[in-house]
Formats: sequence, structure tokens, C-alpha cells
Amino acid sequence: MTDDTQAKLDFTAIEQRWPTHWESNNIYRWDASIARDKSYVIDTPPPTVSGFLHIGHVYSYTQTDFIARYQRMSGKNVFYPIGYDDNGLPTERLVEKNREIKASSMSREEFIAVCHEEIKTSEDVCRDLFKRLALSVDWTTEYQTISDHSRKTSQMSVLDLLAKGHLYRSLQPSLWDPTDRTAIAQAEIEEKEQQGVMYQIPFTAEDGSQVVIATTRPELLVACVAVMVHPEDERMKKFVGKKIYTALYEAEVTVIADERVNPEKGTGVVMCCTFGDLTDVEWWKQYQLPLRDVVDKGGLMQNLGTIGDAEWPSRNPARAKEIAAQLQGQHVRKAKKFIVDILKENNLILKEDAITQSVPCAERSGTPLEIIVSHQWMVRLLDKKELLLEKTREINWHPEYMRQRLEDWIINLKWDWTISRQRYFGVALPFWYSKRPGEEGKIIVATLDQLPVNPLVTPPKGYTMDEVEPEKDVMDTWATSSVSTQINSHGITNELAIDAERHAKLFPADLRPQAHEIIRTWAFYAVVKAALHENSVPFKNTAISGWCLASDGTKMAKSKGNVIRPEDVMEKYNVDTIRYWAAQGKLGRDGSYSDDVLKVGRRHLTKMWNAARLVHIAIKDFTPSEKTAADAVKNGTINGAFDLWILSKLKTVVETATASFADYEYSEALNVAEKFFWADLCDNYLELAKGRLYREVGSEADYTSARTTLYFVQKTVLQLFAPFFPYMAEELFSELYPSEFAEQKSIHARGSWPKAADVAYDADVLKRGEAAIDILSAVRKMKSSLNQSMRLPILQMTLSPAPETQSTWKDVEAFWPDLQKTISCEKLDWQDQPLANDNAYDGDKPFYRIQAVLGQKQ
RNA sequence: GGGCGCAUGGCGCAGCGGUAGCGCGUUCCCUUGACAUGGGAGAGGUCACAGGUUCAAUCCCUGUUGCGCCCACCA
Repeated sequence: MTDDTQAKLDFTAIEQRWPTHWESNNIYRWDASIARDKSYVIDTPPPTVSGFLHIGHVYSYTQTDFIARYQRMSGKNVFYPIGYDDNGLPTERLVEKNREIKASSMSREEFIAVCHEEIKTSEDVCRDLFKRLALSVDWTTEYQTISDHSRKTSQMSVLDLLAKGHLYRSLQPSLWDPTDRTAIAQAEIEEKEQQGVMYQIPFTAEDGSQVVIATTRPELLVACVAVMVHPEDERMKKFVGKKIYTALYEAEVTVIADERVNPEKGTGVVMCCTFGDLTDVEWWKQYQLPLRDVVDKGGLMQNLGTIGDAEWPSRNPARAKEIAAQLQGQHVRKAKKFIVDILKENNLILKEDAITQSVPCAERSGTPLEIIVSHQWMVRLLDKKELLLEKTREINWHPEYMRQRLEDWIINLKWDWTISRQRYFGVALPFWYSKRPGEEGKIIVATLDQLPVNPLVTPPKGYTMDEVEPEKDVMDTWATSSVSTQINSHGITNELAIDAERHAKLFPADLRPQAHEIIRTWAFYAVVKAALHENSVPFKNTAISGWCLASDGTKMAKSKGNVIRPEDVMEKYNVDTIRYWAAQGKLGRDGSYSDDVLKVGRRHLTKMWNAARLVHIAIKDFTPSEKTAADAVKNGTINGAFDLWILSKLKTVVETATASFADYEYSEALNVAEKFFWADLCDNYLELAKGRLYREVGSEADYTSARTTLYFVQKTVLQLFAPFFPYMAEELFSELYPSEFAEQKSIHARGSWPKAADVAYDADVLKRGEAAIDILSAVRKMKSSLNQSMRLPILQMTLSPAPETQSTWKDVEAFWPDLQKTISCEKLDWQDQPLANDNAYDGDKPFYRIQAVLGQKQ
């Protein structure tokens, strides 16, 4: 900035000036030598590189930055890392789309190489945006979830889970996405409303009578392995335990009574097939029913050839085989129509009801899920609900009510966590299966020193590649991001650590900021990992951010064309203004994009700039003789009545802002600072102090008192605003306080948050000052109601206490010189007796009554 | 079906036991010296509805309605 007090406000120049300064002076650098209890560790969400950054990211990441900056300024050694979540299916999809290639049609190595290239570009875009936003992250901490370090950490985690008995491999039914051809976890299920049809289909009992089942999945009729009825169902009691023959295929199955059947639903009779839903799985396990593995990994009907054979008996094998043969190879969707047609031809559909059903689909691909038997690696969770709930309750949630979401999720868990994925771009599961004679199929586990390992290219210790079958599956991307805290801390446990000392300093984190829609994934899996590895919580606090909605309060969506690009907003306004907007949103609450709020933010910054012009005139080349306002008051350097008043107000503001920030209520912190700045400082104090600052009122000492006050008040205001407006605060700090800036390099430096103890407080002056301000207000009101200029002189004014107050001239006296100048009063008469109530210029205030004779408009 | 959140002036929000607040918008007025991207003043609300607790409820409790979200069911 130039010395010119008329300098133009140029946001672009300001935004270009500071990022390099901050970086080269290590303002945001974490210091590994500082003790744990003086640190504040953040587990920043690594943005998914496959997603473009939208205004919602700006919203939530900026909110975290407010907290990070406050913690740093308040003296904490802040660890504020940034990572990029680049492994997994999302990246594969992005790469396939951008490069118009297919993972399945090229070699695995080739595909992975392309993935690595593509994520580089995405990371650059992301980094640029975050830097421009002035996120105070320590850029030396950057990590990728697919990097060697992350893969090593992630594989260490898996080894630890296996060693502790929490990880197992099994051949069992699991949730399957036929489009992406991979197993998925319960958390990745998304319910979708669909129009479906409920068919009623008659089966034939041994005695020849009909038993009608209801189903929405007639294509799975072939996989029917039992007929389930409720034990209390009088109609059905006689069939229980007896044979029954399925429609069309006339396969022989048994009628079983089970409490889980709802006699009110459908026909009250359910066909259990392998597998239509989770209950089928439960029944299949409990009653040891046969497996008809009829849907393959791509969603095609398979394995139908043996129907009618001895192990899959039918009363009419030839017919069953004939239909099955036609069904074989058809996609489940086509198969459904095909079977319905045949059933109809044979009058085997007694009733069909159109229904709206919600179908479990894969979150990623949107495809209805199948339940397919396959080999998967699972983390045992269902026996640990109590432990996980306990950990959830140990964490402080901001806002508190978000905790409920995770508790509900844990309570309702139905599946262990499937962590294997039949995909390519992910962290490998570090296992092999032996082919050595005598130990065929034995699981061989990687050793620690091999990590990160790719079992496809590296054999286990003591084996050759020929002797093993490598595990081809990769991990669920959440299996890696669930140890994001540990990726940063460089350790899974004290024993299993790359750097145990660092791990002790950075784990658990103090804060996990994250969005609410990933509570059941990221937060949940992190809780799982920390609990199983170290019986710990992964973080002490979690700040849950809301969505950013469009200005009409609806979700932003590409399809609706209402998506706001952060770059456009930065162009239209500026970064600090966007941050002002983000600061209006409270944790857990959705915000909406609002030009109105942005305009207010920009005005606020302009006001800061303009007020600083005035302050600059007043305190340029001035250095107070004391270090703090409190000392200056103690020494008598600051003795002006309004000076003591504004300081007393400020002290409360500092206390409130500090308490709010400590409680993660950044918007309240901004709110109190903003009110103080605009109303108390600009509208009142600066106007009142002008007389002395222009040296038109008072002595040299009065001038010094005002300058000293302004010096400290303005600095404190900049400090209070610094977490929100890093650019403007730094710009003004460097200009107004050059020597302090030279010394501490930045207003954002560790420890530069204002201390309430440094600000003087005088309850009596505060109270009398408020009364004096009331005189100012009353005069303004009077002039305004007469449509007069505020500068209009008052020729004579009579002031008296309101009857309710005990006010005397002594209460007003000290404030009067500044006040007199501001309201342009030429002559004042004090009257101890209250003026009559019918006074035309009654200020309607509790403290004083006013009568005035105004001058003429000039 | 269960859970959570929200309902306050035209709009966006704060307050949360004791005479309703802020910002935007709106109306009127004020411009030579930080700022019209400004200053001053005003209008505008039975704090969703119904009960209850209390000397006193926007604020606490119960229920109802509406909106949003999460989860479950899904034959």
C-alpha cells in the first residue's frame, strides 16, 4: 500500500499480494517441536478430485478456516493439512469420462497410470482455488489418498485389523452393484423411488391346493428356496413343514413358519429366494436353505442348467429346464418381463398391483442392488455396536444434534463392513493365496517392511509369484479415508507407526470438519478404525457443515442450471466478501447463495477500508508509549471519557467473540465485532473523536488520548476480523501498524488474538457513556425530524436529567467537549430540574431531556 | 413407521422466562474535510396452531399442522 491516504481500494491487488507473503514467512506452518497440549489438529476433508469444486465447498471449507485461524491466533500450534481423495471408483469414473476410455478394456497398469495423470490436473485446480480462498492450510502437508504413504498407512490398518481379529474373508452374500461390478457397503445404499408391480402367483401344495405368494421380483421365482409364512397364520398352519411346488418351474421347496413374515403384507406368504433382500439372507442362513446362485456379477441370469436335477428337484424337470434355458443369460430387468409374460400365458398371475416402492440402489451408479455370493473381506462390526456408540458419545459434536445421526446408523447396522472392491484404482489388499501343495488357499499376509505392496507384482516373502494367487481386489475408498487422521499422524498405533512421536502429537485430532451427508461413511468409518486400532476416538470434536443451497432455497444441481461457480463469485465480488457470506452460515445449517448478503459483505469491507483511511490520518507515524490500552489507561495516557467508553465496550466484544469462537460459533463472533465496528466505532466514536483528532477540541494530552485509543481499538478490530477477512485485515495491519507487522510478519501469526485483559474496562464510564450517546441520538433525532442537516448548529441547548435518573452535570461533563463539537452546540445550559414533558425536542430517552434552539440552515 | 431440524415484520436471520431485535427491502430527510459502497429518522410482527407449567412464555412441557433432512420398511 502507498502512503496516500486516498488510496483506492483494489481487491485484486490485495489478493495477489498476500498468499506468497504468508507462505514464504511460514505463517500457517505447523511446528513439530511444540507440545501436544499447545496444538490444535484438524483433520481436513480431502476433497474428491473427481468432483468439481462448487460454492458449497467454499462455504464449508471457509467455515473451517475461521476456526483454524482463530485457534492459531489464540496461540495454538495449528496442524491444518490438505489432502486429495483421489483413489477409488469416483476417480475411475472421472478418468473414463474425461479420456473416453474403459478400465475394463485396457491393462490394469495402463489404466492406473492414466488415473495418476488425471488426478494431477484436478489437484492443481483445487489447490489454486483453496489458496485464493486464503485457507490457512499448511501446504507442506499435502497428501493423496493413493500416494505410497497413504497406501502404506491404509495397508497397515488392514494388517492391524487382521491381527486383532476384526477382519475376515468369507464367501457369503453381499451387496452387489451389477453396473460397477463390485461389492459395496451398507453405507453406499441409496433408496430410490420406483414404480413397480406386485404380482400374486399361485404355488401348489402337496395336497393340490393353491398357496398364493406375492412378489415384486418374479424373475427370482427360479431362485425360490422356501416359502415363508407367519406361525400364527391360521390359513397356512396346515402347510408348514410340508412340500410345496413353485409356479412354472414346479420346483420343490418347503413351507417354513417364521416371525419375520408380516401376515398383513402382500398375501401374507413370502417366497424366500437367494437373494431378494436381507431377510432372505437371514432365512437362508438360519434354515440352511440351498443356494441358487442365479444372478451373475453383471446382473445376468446364470447357473440355471441344473434345475430339475437331483439337487434341485422339480416335479416337472423338462418344463423347468426349458424355461430356465430361455432365461439363462438374460439381464434381470429383461428376465422379469420375460417371466411375467410366461406366467400370464399360463394364467399364473392372479393379481397385479401397481405400487410405488423404494428400491435399494448403489449410490454411485444408481443401479438396483443385487445380493450376490462372493468372496469378500469384511470388518466385523455387528458385535461392536456398544463400543462404537460409546466412542460416538465421547466426541463433541457441533451442532450437538448431529450425533444422533451416527448413533441411529450404528444401532441400525445390518451388515459388517465389506471393504473389498472388485475395482482397479484403489489401495491393494496386501494378501495372497498360496498355491503350494499342501497349503492351497492359505492366506498369506504381507509383512510390514513390504508396505505399500501391490500383490499383483510383488510376491510374499519366501514365495515366488508362481506359488501364489494374488488378491486382485482393492479396498473401499472409505477404508483409506477412514484413516485420514492416521495418514497425517504417520501411525496406526504406537507400535504400528512410521513415526510414533508424530503419531502421539497428531492423533486423535482436535477437529474433524465434515459435511452431514457423510456422517454414516467418513465419520462412522473413522470412529470404527480408531476404536478397533487403539480403542480411541479419531477426533475430539467434529464440526458438521451444512449444504449451500441456491438462492431460492433449493438444492443446486447441474440439471437445474442453478449451480454457482466459485470463480464467478470471486470475480464478481472478492474473496473476503465470499468469506463474509460463508460466515453467516451456522454449523449444521444449510445456507443459501445470496447476492444480498454478498453485497452487504462488500459494503462492510469498503467501510473497513474507509474507516482505516481516517484512522491512518490519525495514527500515522504514531507509536503509543504503552504496549496495551489497559496500560495506557493505567498511566493516564488514555483519559478521555469517550476513549474509556469505547474501550469498555470493546472489552466485552473481545470477550464475547473469544467465547463464541471457542464454542465454534464463528458467526456470532463476527456478528458482535461487526456491530461494534459499525455502530459504536464508526457511527459514534469516530464522529465524537474527530474534534480532537483534527485538533479542534482539547489539549495535546486529549489528542494523544484519542490517538492512543484509536491505535489500540483499530488494531483489536482488525484482529477480531482477521479470521474472516484475511486479506483486508493483513492489508490494513501492514499499513497502519508497520513496526508490529515487521516484527510478527502477519496479523494471522500464532498468538495474535486480542486479549480482553489488554483492553481497559470501567463500568461506571460505560454506563455514563451510554447516557452521553443518548444525548447524541436525541439530537440526531431532533434534527432529522426537522429535516435538518446534522451539521446544523444548535445556538442554545438546555439539558436536564430525566425524572427517573439521578443524573447530575458531573456525569455529563467529561463527555461534553467531544459531544458539543459533534452536535455543533454553541451554548449549553444545564438544569438540575427535569424539563417539562411537553418539550418538542424531547429525545424520548431515559437519561436526559433536551430543549434546543437551532440555527438557520446555511 | 422411527428419529432429527426448522416455523419470529415483505425477504434472510438472531434472540430463548420478565416491556419483540438485526440486516436487506421500503418511506422521509441529510452531501464540501474516512466513506452516498455514506449518515439520521420512521413505518412494518397477536414470535405456525391448540393445550399445559409459571406471578409471568416467542422462549419450558404436551399435542397438532406445514417444510426440510436422516434412517428403516420394502414379500
